[in-house]
Amino acid sequence: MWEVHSSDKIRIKDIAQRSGVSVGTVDRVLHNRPNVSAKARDKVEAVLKEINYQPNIYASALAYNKKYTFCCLLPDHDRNAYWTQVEEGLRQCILNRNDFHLSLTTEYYNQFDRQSFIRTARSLLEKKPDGMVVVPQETDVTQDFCRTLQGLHIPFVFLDSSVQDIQPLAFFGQDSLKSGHFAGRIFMMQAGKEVNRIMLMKLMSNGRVASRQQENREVGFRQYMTGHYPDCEVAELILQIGEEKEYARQIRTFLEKHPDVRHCITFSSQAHILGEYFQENHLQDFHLFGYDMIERNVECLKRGSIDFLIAQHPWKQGYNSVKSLFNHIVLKKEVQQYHYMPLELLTAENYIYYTTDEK
Amino acid sequence: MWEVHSSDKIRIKDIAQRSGVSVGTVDRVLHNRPNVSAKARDKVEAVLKEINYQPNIYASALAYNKKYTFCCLLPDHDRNAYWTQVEEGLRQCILNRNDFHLSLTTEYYNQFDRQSFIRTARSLLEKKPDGMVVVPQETDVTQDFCRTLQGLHIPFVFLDSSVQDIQPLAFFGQDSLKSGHFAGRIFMMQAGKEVNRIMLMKLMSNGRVASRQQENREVGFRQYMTGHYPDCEVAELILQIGEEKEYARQIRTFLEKHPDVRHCITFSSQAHILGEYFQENHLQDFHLFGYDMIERNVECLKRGSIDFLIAQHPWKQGYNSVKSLFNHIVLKKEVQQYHYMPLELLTAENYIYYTTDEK
DNA sequence: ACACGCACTGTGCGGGCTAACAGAAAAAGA
DNA sequence: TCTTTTTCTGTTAGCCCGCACAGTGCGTGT
Repeated sequence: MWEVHSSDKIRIKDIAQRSGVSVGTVDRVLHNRPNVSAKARDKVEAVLKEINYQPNIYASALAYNKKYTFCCLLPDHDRNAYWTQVEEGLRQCILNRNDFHLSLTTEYYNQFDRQSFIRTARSLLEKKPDGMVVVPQETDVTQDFCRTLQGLHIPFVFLDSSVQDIQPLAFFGQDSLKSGHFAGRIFMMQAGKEVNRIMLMKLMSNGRVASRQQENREVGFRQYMTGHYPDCEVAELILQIGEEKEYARQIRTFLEKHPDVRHCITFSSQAHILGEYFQENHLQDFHLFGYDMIERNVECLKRGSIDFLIAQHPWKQGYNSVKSLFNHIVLKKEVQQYHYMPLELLTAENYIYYTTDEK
Repeated sequence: MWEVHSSDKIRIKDIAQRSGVSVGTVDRVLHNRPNVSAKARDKVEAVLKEINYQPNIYASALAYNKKYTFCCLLPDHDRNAYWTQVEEGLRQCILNRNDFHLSLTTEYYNQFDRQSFIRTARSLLEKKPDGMVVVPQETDVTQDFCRTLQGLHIPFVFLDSSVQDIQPLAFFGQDSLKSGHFAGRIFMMQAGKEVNRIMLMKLMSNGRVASRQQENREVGFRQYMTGHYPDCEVAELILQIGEEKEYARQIRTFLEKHPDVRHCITFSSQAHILGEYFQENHLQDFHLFGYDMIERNVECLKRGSIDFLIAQHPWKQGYNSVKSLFNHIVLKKEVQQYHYMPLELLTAENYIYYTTDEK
C-alpha cells in the first residue's frame, strides 16, 4: 500500500509569512524584478531553498491574463492527407487549451522555392508571435530565419525535420535513417533470403523526391540492404508527381521488364498507387511496404494489397509541437528537446489501434 | 493561411448581463441547483442556447478548492517490472496535476485469492474515494464490487482487462486476442512456411498462467495457427513460477527432445528466461518472440537473443487511467470509454523510440 | 527645520468561478 | 391586514497569483 499526494500546496502567502515579508516582495524575488533589498532577498531565498515552491500555474495564467500568438510555417500542400493531419493536431492543441487566450496562424511556403520560404517567414514575423512551429526547408534559409528568431527571443520548435547547428526549443519528427533501416529489416524478412530483386517506387518532381525525410529513409534502407542482402537488386520505378494518368502504364511496363519482382517498397506516402493497381489488375501475390496512415493506404491495408506501413504520427507531431510551445511559454515548464516519433509498424491486424490519444 | 483562436471567452458575468440576472443565478442554473424561479431559469437558458458557454475549468477548480481522493486496486507483485511501470504512470499523472489537491492510494490483492480481492476492495472504500482504478480479478467478485461502486456513485476505470456486463467510466488495456493473432502473423512470417514445429513457453503456477491476458493471447495465436499453418506443431515448454533453479535444465531437456525447434514464442513477459539461456549457451540461430518492454527483455533485444516484443504500454495505461478519472471528476469533461493500447512491435532497431510521451 | 527624491515594501484589485450570506419578494398563515 | 415563512436573488469573500499604486523610511540638499 502506498500513497501519492499533490505536495501540500505552499502558496506565495506562506513563503511571505515564513520569511517575514509581504507577498509583493516574494513576488518580486520570484520574478527577478528590481526594488528588493539585499536583506529581504536573502530571507526569501533562504526559505525558497528550504521548500520546493511550485507556483499554481493556472492561477498564475488567470492573473497574468495575457494573449499569446503562435505562428506556424508549413510547406504548401493541396489537401495532402499527411499535412492535413499535422494541421489537425496543431488545431486541436489550441482548442484543448481554450481557457488560455491562444491564437495560431499558419502560413505555407513552396517546398521547392527558397524565396517563398523567406517571404512567408518574414510575413509571419509581423504577427509578433510569442512562439513558432517551423517545418524546415533548405538548410541555409532555415538557419537564417532561426537566427533571426533567436535574436528576437522567439522560441521555435522544428517539426518533421531538423537543421544542423540550430538548437530549437524542441524537435518532433522521426529518425528517418533508422526508419529506412527498420523498414529494410521487416521488408526483407517477409521477402525471404531467396529473393534477389525488389522494386523501389519513387515519386519525383524535377529529379527530386518531395522531402529530405524520404531521401534519408532510402539511405537507411540501402545501407541495410548492402549490409545484409548485398546480392539483392533494388530496381527503381520512378513516377512523376502530378502525372497520375501515366502511372498505370509505367507500372505495367516495369512489371513486364521485371517479371520476377513480387516485393515492392516506397518511402513516400503513396504506396496506395501500387496497391490500387494490384487490386484493379487482380494481382494477388505481390507484397507492398509503405509509409503513413492516410486513408487510401489504410484501404489497401484492409484489402490486403499493402502489407506494412510505418506510421509517422503527424497528428501527434502537430499537437505536441504546439504543446511544447505552450508548456514553455505559458506554463514556464521545462520541455524535453528531442522527441522522436515511434517507428510503429502497422498491418491489417493492428492498424485500428493506432490512435492519437488526446481525442 | 488560416487561424485558430481559443474562442473569445464568454464569462459567467457576460451571461448574467445578457439575461438580466446576477452571476449567482447563472451559477445556480449552470449547476442545476435549486432556488431559481422558472422565469429566471428560462432567461438564462435562452442565452445559454444562443452562445456556446465553456466554463474556465481552471478558475472553477481554483474556486472549488476541493480535495479529491482516488484509489487504485492492483494485483500483488514483488517489484514485478511490468506492474511497477503501471504504478509509475499512476504516480506521474498525480504529480503532473500538482495544482489540484489530488491523492492516490494504491492497495494490492492476491491474484489467486478471491477473498483477498474482496477484502482489499472493501478496505479501500473506507477512504471514501471520489474515483477508482481497478484491475479486475475473477469475473463475479469484480462484478460485485463494481456494482457496489455504482451504488455509491463512485466512477471507476478498468485497467489491463475488462469484465462483462459492467460499464466502467473507461477501460485501458490491450485487445489480447488480436494481439496473439498479430504475434502469430509476425512470428510465422519470420519462421517461414517450411517450419513445422515451434516452441511455446508458458510460465505457470498450479496449472494456470498468471493472467487472463496471457490466456487470451494464446487463444488468438492458436486461432491464427490453425487458420494459416495447420501443419505446424506447437510444442509447449512449461516452467513453474518460482522454480528458477530448474529452468535451464528444463529448457535443455526440451531442446534435446525437439532438436529441430528454432522458433520460440511466449505470451508472458519473461521471454528473457529463454533469451538469457541462448546467450549463456551461445545458441545463435534461435528466434524468440515475447511481450513487454521490461529491462531484461530489452537487454536481450539489444544482444539479439530476442527478435520481437509486443509492448503493452503499462506506463500509459496507468497514467491515462488516472487522467480519465481526473478529466471526468475534476474537470467534468467527457471521456472516451474504450482505449485499446496500440499493438506495437519492437525490435532492436526501433525500441529506443518507444516512449511514454508525458515524461 | 523642511522639502524632496529615492529605494524599498505592503496593500489591494482583478482574472473567472463557487458558495455563503444577507436581503428582497412572494407565498402562506393568523 | 399584518406577520411569518419560504422562495428566490444579488452581493461578496475567497481560491492563488501578478501587477499597479500608495505608502514608509531614509538620506540629501537648502
